[in-house]
Amino acid sequence: MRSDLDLKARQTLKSAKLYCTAGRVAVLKALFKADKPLTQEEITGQLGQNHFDKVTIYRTLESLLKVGVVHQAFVKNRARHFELSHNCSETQCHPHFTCTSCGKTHCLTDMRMPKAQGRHRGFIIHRQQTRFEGLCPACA
Amino acid sequence: MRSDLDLKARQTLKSAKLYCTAGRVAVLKALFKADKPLTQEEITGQLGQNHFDKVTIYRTLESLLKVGVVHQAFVKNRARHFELSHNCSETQCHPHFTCTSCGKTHCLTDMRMPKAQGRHRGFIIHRQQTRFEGLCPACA
DNA sequence: AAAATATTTGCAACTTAGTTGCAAATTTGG
DNA sequence: CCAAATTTGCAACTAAGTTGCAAATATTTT
Repeated sequence: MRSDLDLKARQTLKSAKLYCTAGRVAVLKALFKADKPLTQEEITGQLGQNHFDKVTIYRTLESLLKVGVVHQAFVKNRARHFELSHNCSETQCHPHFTCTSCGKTHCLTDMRMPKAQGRHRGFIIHRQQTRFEGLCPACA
Repeated sequence: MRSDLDLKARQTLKSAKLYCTAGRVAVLKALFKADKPLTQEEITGQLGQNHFDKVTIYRTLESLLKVGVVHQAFVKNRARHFELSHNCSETQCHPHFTCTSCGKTHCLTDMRMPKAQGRHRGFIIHRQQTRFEGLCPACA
Protein backbone atom coordinates (compact mmCIF):
# COMPACT_ATOMS: atom_id res chain seq x y z
CA MET A 1 0.00 0.00 0.00
CA ARG A 2 1.56 3.19 -1.18
CA SER A 3 -0.06 6.18 0.44
CA ASP A 4 -0.79 9.58 -0.95
CA LEU A 5 2.06 11.04 1.06
CA ASP A 6 4.35 8.34 -0.22
CA LEU A 7 3.64 9.31 -3.81
CA LYS A 8 4.08 12.99 -2.98
CA ALA A 9 7.47 12.27 -1.46
CA ARG A 10 8.59 10.17 -4.43
CA GLN A 11 7.35 12.83 -6.83
CA THR A 12 9.30 15.46 -4.96
CA LEU A 13 12.51 13.43 -5.09
CA LYS A 14 12.05 12.66 -8.75
CA SER A 15 11.60 16.25 -9.79
CA ALA A 16 14.63 17.21 -7.71
CA LYS A 17 16.61 14.53 -9.57
CA LEU A 18 17.53 12.80 -6.34
CA TYR A 19 17.82 9.03 -5.93
CA CYS A 20 14.54 7.80 -4.57
CA THR A 21 15.51 5.73 -1.52
CA ALA A 22 13.52 4.42 1.40
CA GLY A 23 15.31 6.73 3.81
CA ARG A 24 14.66 9.85 1.81
CA VAL A 25 11.01 9.00 1.30
CA ALA A 26 10.65 8.43 5.04
CA VAL A 27 12.31 11.73 5.94
CA LEU A 28 10.20 13.64 3.44
CA LYS A 29 7.01 12.05 4.72
CA ALA A 30 7.91 13.04 8.28
CA LEU A 31 8.45 16.62 7.11
CA PHE A 32 5.18 16.66 5.16
CA LYS A 33 3.31 15.47 8.22
CA ALA A 34 5.00 17.95 10.58
CA ASP A 35 3.45 21.30 11.29
CA LYS A 36 6.66 22.77 12.61
CA PRO A 37 10.42 22.63 11.99
CA LEU A 38 11.97 19.34 13.07
CA THR A 39 15.40 18.32 14.30
CA GLN A 40 17.15 15.12 13.24
CA GLU A 41 16.17 13.60 16.56
CA GLU A 42 12.52 14.48 16.11
CA ILE A 43 12.54 13.02 12.61
CA THR A 44 14.13 9.82 13.91
CA GLY A 45 11.44 9.74 16.58
CA GLN A 46 8.69 10.13 13.96
CA LEU A 47 10.08 7.22 11.97
CA GLY A 48 9.83 4.84 14.89
CA GLN A 49 10.33 1.25 13.72
CA ASN A 50 11.33 2.47 10.30
CA HIS A 51 14.76 3.41 11.58
CA PHE A 52 17.57 5.10 9.70
CA ASP A 53 20.96 6.11 11.00
CA LYS A 54 21.28 9.73 12.05
CA VAL A 55 24.07 10.17 9.52
CA THR A 56 21.63 9.17 6.80
CA ILE A 57 19.03 11.60 8.10
CA TYR A 58 21.53 14.45 8.12
CA ARG A 59 22.80 13.59 4.66
CA THR A 60 19.25 13.41 3.34
CA LEU A 61 18.45 16.78 4.85
CA GLU A 62 21.62 18.17 3.32
CA SER A 63 20.54 16.94 -0.12
CA LEU A 64 17.07 18.39 0.32
CA LEU A 65 18.58 21.69 1.45
CA LYS A 66 20.78 21.85 -1.62
CA VAL A 67 17.85 21.48 -4.01
CA GLY A 68 15.74 23.88 -1.97
CA VAL A 69 13.01 21.44 -0.97
CA VAL A 70 13.73 22.13 2.68
CA HIS A 71 15.35 24.98 4.56
CA GLN A 72 16.50 25.66 8.08
CA ALA A 73 14.50 27.57 10.63
CA PHE A 74 15.98 29.36 13.60
CA VAL A 75 14.18 27.91 16.56
CA LYS A 76 16.81 27.15 19.14
CA ASN A 77 20.49 27.88 19.04
CA ARG A 78 21.79 24.44 19.79
CA ALA A 79 20.06 22.35 17.13
CA ARG A 80 19.32 22.56 13.44
CA HIS A 81 15.62 22.64 12.62
CA PHE A 82 14.37 21.73 9.16
CA GLU A 83 11.07 22.28 7.39
CA LEU A 84 9.71 22.09 3.88
CA SER A 85 10.01 25.25 1.86
CA HIS A 86 6.55 24.87 0.36
CA ASN A 87 4.91 27.30 2.79
CA CYS A 88 7.39 30.04 2.00
CA SER A 89 8.04 32.36 -0.90
CA GLU A 90 11.42 32.64 -2.53
CA THR A 91 12.19 35.79 -0.59
CA GLN A 92 10.46 35.25 2.69
CA CYS A 93 9.67 32.48 5.12
CA HIS A 94 6.57 32.46 7.29
CA PRO A 95 7.20 33.65 10.85
CA HIS A 96 7.93 31.22 13.66
CA PHE A 97 6.57 31.63 17.12
CA THR A 98 8.30 30.19 20.18
CA CYS A 99 6.47 30.13 23.48
CA THR A 100 8.58 31.36 26.39
CA SER A 101 6.52 29.31 28.79
CA CYS A 102 6.29 25.82 27.27
CA GLY A 103 9.09 26.19 24.73
CA LYS A 104 7.07 24.88 21.79
CA THR A 105 7.43 26.39 18.36
CA HIS A 106 4.62 27.04 15.90
CA CYS A 107 4.57 28.13 12.27
CA LEU A 108 2.44 31.19 11.62
CA THR A 109 1.89 30.25 8.00
CA ASP A 110 -1.12 32.52 7.71
CA MET A 111 0.75 35.63 8.81
CA ARG A 112 2.39 37.95 6.32
CA MET A 113 5.20 40.23 7.38
CA PRO A 114 5.99 43.28 5.24
CA LYS A 115 9.04 42.63 3.12
CA ALA A 116 12.23 44.63 3.52
CA GLN A 117 13.31 43.62 0.07
CA GLY A 118 15.92 45.39 -1.95
CA ARG A 119 18.87 47.07 -0.36
CA HIS A 120 19.83 48.97 2.72
CA ARG A 121 23.17 50.74 3.04
CA GLY A 122 24.74 48.48 0.43
CA PHE A 123 23.31 45.27 1.83
CA ILE A 124 21.38 43.35 -0.80
CA ILE A 125 18.58 41.48 0.90
CA HIS A 126 17.53 38.21 -0.68
CA ARG A 127 15.58 36.53 2.04
CA GLN A 128 14.02 37.41 5.35
CA GLN A 129 12.82 35.44 8.36
CA THR A 130 10.89 36.57 11.39
CA ARG A 131 10.88 34.99 14.81
CA PHE A 132 8.48 35.76 17.63
CA GLU A 133 8.58 35.05 21.31
CA GLY A 134 5.62 35.22 23.60
CA LEU A 135 2.82 33.05 24.96
CA CYS A 136 1.08 30.42 22.88
CA PRO A 137 -2.71 29.97 23.09
CA ALA A 138 -2.31 26.99 25.42
CA CYS A 139 -0.11 28.89 27.90
CA ALA A 140 -1.80 32.30 27.73
CA MET B 1 44.43 52.85 34.46
CA ARG B 2 40.75 52.19 34.42
CA SER B 3 39.26 53.01 31.04
CA ASP B 4 35.92 54.47 30.16
CA LEU B 5 34.72 51.09 29.00
CA ASP B 6 35.89 49.57 32.22
CA LEU B 7 33.78 51.95 34.24
CA LYS B 8 30.80 51.36 32.00
CA ALA B 9 31.11 47.61 32.51
CA ARG B 10 31.43 47.96 36.28
CA GLN B 11 28.48 50.32 36.35
CA THR B 12 26.40 47.84 34.39
CA LEU B 13 27.25 45.00 36.74
CA LYS B 14 26.56 47.11 39.78
CA SER B 15 23.11 48.17 38.65
CA ALA B 16 22.31 44.57 37.76
CA LYS B 17 23.35 43.59 41.32
CA LEU B 18 25.94 41.17 40.00
CA TYR B 19 29.31 40.54 41.63
CA CYS B 20 31.83 42.69 39.90
CA THR B 21 34.60 40.31 38.91
CA ALA B 22 37.49 40.57 36.48
CA GLY B 23 35.96 37.97 34.20
CA ARG B 24 32.61 39.65 33.97
CA VAL B 25 34.14 43.04 33.34
CA ALA B 26 36.26 41.54 30.57
CA VAL B 27 33.30 39.83 28.91
CA LEU B 28 31.19 42.97 29.09
CA LYS B 29 33.98 45.05 27.62
CA ALA B 30 34.31 42.62 24.72
CA LEU B 31 30.57 42.87 24.08
CA PHE B 32 30.64 46.67 24.29
CA LYS B 33 33.42 46.78 21.74
CA ALA B 34 31.77 44.29 19.36
CA ASP B 35 29.57 45.47 16.53
CA LYS B 36 27.96 42.09 16.08
CA PRO B 37 26.80 39.10 18.13
CA LEU B 38 29.68 37.06 19.53
CA THR B 39 30.14 33.42 20.44
CA GLN B 40 32.02 32.24 23.52
CA GLU B 41 34.97 31.44 21.30
CA GLU B 42 35.01 34.89 19.76
CA ILE B 43 34.85 36.47 23.18
CA THR B 44 37.73 34.31 24.38
CA GLY B 45 39.63 35.37 21.29
CA GLN B 46 38.99 39.05 22.03
CA LEU B 47 40.32 38.66 25.54
CA GLY B 48 43.67 37.35 24.34
CA GLN B 49 46.16 37.28 27.21
CA ASN B 50 43.44 38.12 29.68
CA HIS B 51 42.22 34.56 29.57
CA PHE B 52 39.18 33.09 31.31
CA ASP B 53 37.92 29.56 31.15
CA LYS B 54 35.09 28.94 28.70
CA VAL B 55 32.92 27.73 31.56
CA THR B 56 33.35 31.12 33.19
CA ILE B 57 32.46 32.89 29.96
CA TYR B 58 29.31 30.84 29.56
CA ARG B 59 28.31 31.33 33.16
CA THR B 60 28.89 35.06 32.87
CA LEU B 61 26.77 35.22 29.74
CA GLU B 62 24.08 33.25 31.49
CA SER B 63 24.04 35.76 34.35
CA LEU B 64 23.90 38.65 31.91
CA LEU B 65 21.07 36.97 30.02
CA LYS B 66 19.09 36.53 33.20
CA VAL B 67 19.23 40.21 34.08
CA GLY B 68 18.55 41.21 30.48
CA VAL B 69 21.83 43.00 29.82
CA VAL B 70 22.52 40.65 26.91
CA HIS B 71 20.35 38.48 24.71
CA GLN B 72 20.90 35.80 22.11
CA ALA B 73 20.82 36.42 18.40
CA PHE B 74 20.06 33.77 15.80
CA VAL B 75 23.03 33.84 13.51
CA LYS B 76 24.04 30.24 12.96
CA ASN B 77 22.37 27.10 14.16
CA ARG B 78 25.29 25.44 15.81
CA ALA B 79 26.51 28.17 18.15
CA ARG B 80 25.03 30.60 20.60
CA HIS B 81 25.62 34.25 19.73
CA PHE B 82 25.35 36.97 22.35
CA GLU B 83 25.03 40.72 22.15
CA LEU B 84 24.14 43.60 24.41
CA SER B 85 20.48 44.46 24.55
CA HIS B 86 21.15 48.19 24.51
CA ASN B 87 20.49 48.56 20.78
CA CYS B 88 17.10 46.93 21.02
CA SER B 89 13.75 47.90 22.39
CA GLU B 90 11.90 45.77 24.89
CA THR B 91 9.73 44.33 22.16
CA GLN B 92 12.00 44.20 19.18
CA CYS B 93 15.60 43.54 18.34
CA HIS B 94 17.36 45.19 15.41
CA PRO B 95 17.61 42.97 12.31
CA HIS B 96 20.67 40.84 11.63
CA PHE B 97 22.09 40.37 8.19
CA THR B 98 24.11 37.31 7.24
CA CYS B 99 26.00 37.30 3.95
CA THR B 100 25.53 34.11 1.96
CA SER B 101 28.86 34.65 0.26
CA CYS B 102 31.35 35.43 3.04
CA GLY B 103 29.24 34.22 5.97
CA LYS B 104 29.75 37.35 8.07
CA THR B 105 26.92 38.77 10.13
CA HIS B 106 26.13 42.45 10.59
CA CYS B 107 23.73 44.31 12.87
CA LEU B 108 21.38 46.62 11.03
CA THR B 109 20.87 48.84 14.06
CA ASP B 110 19.61 51.71 11.95
CA MET B 111 16.82 49.69 10.35
CA ARG B 112 13.34 49.61 11.81
CA MET B 113 11.02 46.74 11.00
CA PRO B 114 7.29 47.24 11.49
CA LYS B 115 6.14 45.58 14.68
CA ALA B 116 3.70 42.72 14.68
CA GLN B 117 2.87 43.41 18.28
CA GLY B 118 -0.21 42.21 20.00
CA ARG B 119 -1.84 38.93 19.19
CA HIS B 120 -2.54 36.67 16.29
CA ARG B 121 -4.86 33.69 16.55
CA GLY B 122 -4.39 33.47 20.30
CA PHE B 123 -0.61 33.89 20.17
CA ILE B 124 0.52 36.77 22.37
CA ILE B 125 3.61 38.30 20.82
CA HIS B 126 6.11 39.83 23.21
CA ARG B 127 9.22 40.12 21.14
CA GLN B 128 10.23 39.90 17.50
CA GLN B 129 13.49 39.38 15.66
CA THR B 130 14.28 39.64 11.98
CA ARG B 131 17.03 37.90 10.10
CA PHE B 132 18.17 38.68 6.57
CA GLU B 133 20.24 36.76 4.10
CA GLY B 134 21.85 38.23 1.03
CA LEU B 135 25.03 39.91 -0.08
CA CYS B 136 26.98 42.31 2.10
CA PRO B 137 28.50 45.50 0.62
CA ALA B 138 31.93 43.87 0.41
CA CYS B 139 30.67 40.85 -1.55
CA ALA B 140 28.08 42.57 -3.74
C1' DA C 1 40.55 46.01 58.50
C1' DA C 2 39.75 41.18 59.57
C1' DA C 3 36.28 37.70 59.82
C1' DA C 4 32.23 35.68 58.11
C1' DT C 5 29.31 34.85 54.33
C1' DA C 6 27.99 34.69 49.60
C1' DT C 7 29.24 34.06 45.03
C1' DT C 8 32.29 32.96 41.27
C1' DT C 9 36.13 30.48 39.11
C1' DG C 10 38.81 26.72 36.94
C1' DC C 11 39.45 22.10 36.20
C1' DA C 12 38.21 17.61 34.69
C1' DA C 13 34.85 14.94 33.06
C1' DC C 14 30.71 14.54 30.52
C1' DT C 15 26.79 15.34 27.18
C1' DT C 16 24.66 16.63 22.92
C1' DA C 17 24.65 17.75 18.08
C1' DG C 18 26.76 17.07 14.04
C1' DT C 19 30.59 15.31 10.66
C1' DT C 20 33.98 12.21 8.09
C1' DG C 21 35.92 8.02 5.84
C1' DC C 22 35.05 3.88 3.93
C1' DA C 23 33.24 -0.62 2.62
C1' DA C 24 28.75 -2.68 1.73
C1' DA C 25 24.19 -2.03 -0.10
C1' DT C 26 20.88 0.16 -3.09
C1' DT C 27 19.25 2.76 -7.13
C1' DT C 28 19.19 4.06 -11.89
C1' DG C 29 19.99 3.78 -16.90
C1' DG C 30 21.03 0.81 -20.76
C1' DC D 1 20.05 -8.20 -15.47
C1' DC D 2 24.55 -5.60 -15.62
C1' DA D 3 27.48 -1.72 -14.82
C1' DA D 4 28.01 2.75 -13.07
C1' DA D 5 26.52 6.10 -9.87
C1' DT D 6 24.92 7.13 -5.49
C1' DT D 7 23.51 6.25 -0.81
C1' DT D 8 23.79 3.83 3.60
C1' DG D 9 25.48 2.35 8.22
C1' DC D 10 29.07 1.91 11.26
C1' DA D 11 32.73 3.51 14.06
C1' DA D 12 35.34 7.09 15.27
C1' DC D 13 35.79 11.91 15.73
C1' DT D 14 34.95 17.08 16.40
C1' DA D 15 32.60 21.16 18.21
C1' DA D 16 29.72 23.45 21.46
C1' DG D 17 28.02 23.54 25.78
C1' DT D 18 27.13 21.75 30.75
C1' DT D 19 27.89 19.85 35.60
C1' DG D 20 30.06 19.00 40.19
C1' DC D 21 33.14 20.44 43.34
C1' DA D 22 37.01 22.43 45.80
C1' DA D 23 39.70 26.67 45.72
C1' DA D 24 39.61 31.60 44.98
C1' DT D 25 37.49 36.10 45.05
C1' DA D 26 33.88 39.58 46.17
C1' DT D 27 30.81 41.59 49.44
C1' DT D 28 28.93 42.31 54.01
C1' DT D 29 29.35 42.32 58.89
C1' DT D 30 31.57 43.35 63.00
